[in-house]
Amino acid sequence: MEKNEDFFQNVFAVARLIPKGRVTNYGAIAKYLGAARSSRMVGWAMNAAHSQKKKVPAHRVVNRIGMLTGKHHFETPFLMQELLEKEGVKVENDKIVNFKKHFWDPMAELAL
DNA sequence: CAGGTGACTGTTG
DNA sequence: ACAACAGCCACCT
Repeated sequence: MEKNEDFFQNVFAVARLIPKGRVTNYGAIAKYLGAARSSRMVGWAMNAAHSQKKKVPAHRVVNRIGMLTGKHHFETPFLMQELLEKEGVKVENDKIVNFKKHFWDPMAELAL
């Protein structure tokens, strides 16, 4: 019943836990939630993040290559890059520079 | 009810 | 190294 909503809330919770200046990918969140094969669902959940009462740093969530694939879903396509750059994350050609360096893994930071 | 889509990822050519 | 194909699951038409 509330399972689905719980999954969404779970994704939002992890997204809010992402430290400033850090980014992660959908697969990492999905895996942390036990749905490693549902990386797409994480993106779908982010789509609902806009509707959430609490703000969700969806701009800190990108695909595995660090590309701002979801920027089109923000209020404005440049908002995502603006926020990332403001947090110290350099973005070029819709891709995060040194993505590996800014990568934040919930499994490594939250688990254990 | 069936088909198509998508803020993805991993494997193969 | 890059390009293309397939697997995956929830939501929409």
